[in-house]
Amino acid sequence: MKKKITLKHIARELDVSISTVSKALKNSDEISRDTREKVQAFARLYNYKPNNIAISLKNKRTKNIGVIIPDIVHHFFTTVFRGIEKYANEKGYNVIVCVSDESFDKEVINMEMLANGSIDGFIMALSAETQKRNDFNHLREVTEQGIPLVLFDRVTDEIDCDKVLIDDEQAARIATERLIDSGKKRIALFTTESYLNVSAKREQGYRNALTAHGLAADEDLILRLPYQFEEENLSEAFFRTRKCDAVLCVNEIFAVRGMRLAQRMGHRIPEDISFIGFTDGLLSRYASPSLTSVAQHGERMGAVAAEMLIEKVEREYDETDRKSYRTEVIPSSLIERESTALG
Amino acid sequence: MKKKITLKHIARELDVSISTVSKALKNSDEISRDTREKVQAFARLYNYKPNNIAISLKNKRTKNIGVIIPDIVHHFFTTVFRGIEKYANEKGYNVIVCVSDESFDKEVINMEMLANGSIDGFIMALSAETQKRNDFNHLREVTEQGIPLVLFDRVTDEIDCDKVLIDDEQAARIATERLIDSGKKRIALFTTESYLNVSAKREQGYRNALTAHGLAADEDLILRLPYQFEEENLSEAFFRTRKCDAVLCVNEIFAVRGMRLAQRMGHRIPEDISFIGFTDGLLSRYASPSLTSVAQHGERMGAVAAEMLIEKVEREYDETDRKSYRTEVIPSSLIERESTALG
DNA sequence: CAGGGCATCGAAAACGGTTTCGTGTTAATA
DNA sequence: TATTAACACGAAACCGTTTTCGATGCCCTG
Repeated sequence: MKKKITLKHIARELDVSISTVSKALKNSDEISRDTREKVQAFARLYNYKPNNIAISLKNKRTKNIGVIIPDIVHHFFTTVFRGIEKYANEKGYNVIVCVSDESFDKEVINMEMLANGSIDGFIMALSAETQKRNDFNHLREVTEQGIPLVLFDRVTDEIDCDKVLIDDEQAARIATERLIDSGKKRIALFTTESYLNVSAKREQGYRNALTAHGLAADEDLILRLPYQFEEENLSEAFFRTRKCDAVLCVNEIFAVRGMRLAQRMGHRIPEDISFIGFTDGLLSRYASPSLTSVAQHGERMGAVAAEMLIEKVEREYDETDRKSYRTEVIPSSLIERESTALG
Repeated sequence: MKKKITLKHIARELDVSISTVSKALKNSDEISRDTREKVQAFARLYNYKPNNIAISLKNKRTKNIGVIIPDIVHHFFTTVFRGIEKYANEKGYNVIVCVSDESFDKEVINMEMLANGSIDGFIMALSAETQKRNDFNHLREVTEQGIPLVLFDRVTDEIDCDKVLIDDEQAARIATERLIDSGKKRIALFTTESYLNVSAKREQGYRNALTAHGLAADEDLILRLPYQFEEENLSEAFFRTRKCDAVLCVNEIFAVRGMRLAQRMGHRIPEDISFIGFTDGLLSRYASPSLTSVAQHGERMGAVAAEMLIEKVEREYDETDRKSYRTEVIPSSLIERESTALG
């Protein structure tokens, strides 16, 4: 077992001081050509690599960024994560991921663990519980310590920091308008119980589109499903008791489930009922009929978040007074597929 | 901006030595009751938390584990990751994720970055390119340095280390037998180009099941698709030119695409053609018909991998001679759904 | 030949902890 | 009263770097 070699070993072996070795490896012109070459050759031979931890301690910079997300087995979050990881890696950063599991406590614990020197900054999406409780002291503590923070997707106005989000209102509005334009009049909405910020905004966009086109929102056409819903929650009763000719869903799963149910009841898609979902993932692509859905460009979102964070991390601290926080809005786009394919 | 407080600050403020503060905070009985309480009160007041980096440097233990996977927007890998993260977090470890993107070079670079002190051990699944090149020197270097390594799913025999995998051969065999038992005779296989270890094993299981039941494997019924395949690769020609009554697919996507195509051509599923896929994810659940598929229990796999790794990490190093590497096989199970639902 | 200047290197502090080993004080004991 | 043990604390080494600040030794110049 070849243990890692340190500056001290090299110094001892070559009978020079540690500082000489350090400088020689950095090609400092303070050190003679001979010594530099000797040291570098030795280092190469024994595959010397500086110890990251020691460097972190010295520089007070870890080159790690902490990512806290509510769930990892989740298409949108992993897509964002990919964007983060790619950009961060290019810039020489590593990414530490913690999963809050939609739990406030886990979110807090994870933040505290990482905030004690393990990372240079945070990128996160708030857990459902955190949003419900409206308690953001853990975020405040972190920012007050001067640790940069970027929130994405699930954000809050309570905290001053960089943010990057989807314009959910607009996306839902455009999707709804697309349905209206294709002649649909009774448009239903399948959404979640509404403590989730994003759901609320999507509902708003839906309502705005309706009123803008002189259609009244029919509360009976708005179905609020639990986050992890079971088949029973969405029963045939809905389609039987309420006549609708289109459905906007705040996620993919609601949409494919809805489509399946509607098809079983003999409705044709999109002729009788059109469907549009959110989060353009595998399901949208491979459902039959394939699902028109709002693509949120998560990878872009992640890259932007990482860029904002690293910019803050690397900005010299003397500019600490000029706290200008940005909020970037990533445009979403509607991917049209068979579930709305009308003439 | 309240900067983090250190032992030195406390010591100076309370006019004691740094060592006294350190001991007092650990409740050492070397320190008087009075001093301990005074120090602890002060520390609590100013919310003192020890610096992780400093502790890591001292202990030569980071409490971080490195995970390297080929892709993150991938149901199976994220499921495994969730298992790793959960177990690791329980044990007080954080997880640093790097994505190799199926690239050998990225895999090597990431390993080297992390191996210089950032982590206590690795959990990884090999990139496709690494498997194709059959070059594992980066793994060897790491293990020779005494850094524990656990491989999962995409493993190699070339490296001595802990491994955890699916019995792909058995899973494919059982799935194929399930098809045979239900009366199917001409069973096709949709697989990837076969440098991927897992695909090869699944193919083997498929062949074994056939021969065990006196059926000859018809090479014409084996379709090898590129890893990221486009619609054109799987054309109607397949179903037109080759008669089959069942298809085993090495992943979900091949299966839902196949099902869709077959349905369009008027075949009924499962009556005319049954389908079974691998990787029981969202697609299997929500496809129509829903897809019977081999569940690989990724979360279990991740938990086991993390357990094996942490056990090695925390084992005292004097037992370094007793190198007993284990290979755990996670049983997979067949989740039966509509795509094989015969009487 | 004294002095300055340069080239080359080393000692030491610093980052923030932990831990070993003293050391000084006090009180109990011989 | 001298010895000693317990108690309470501090100094210093150490983990592996980086970096500042000398400190040599040599050559060249006046």
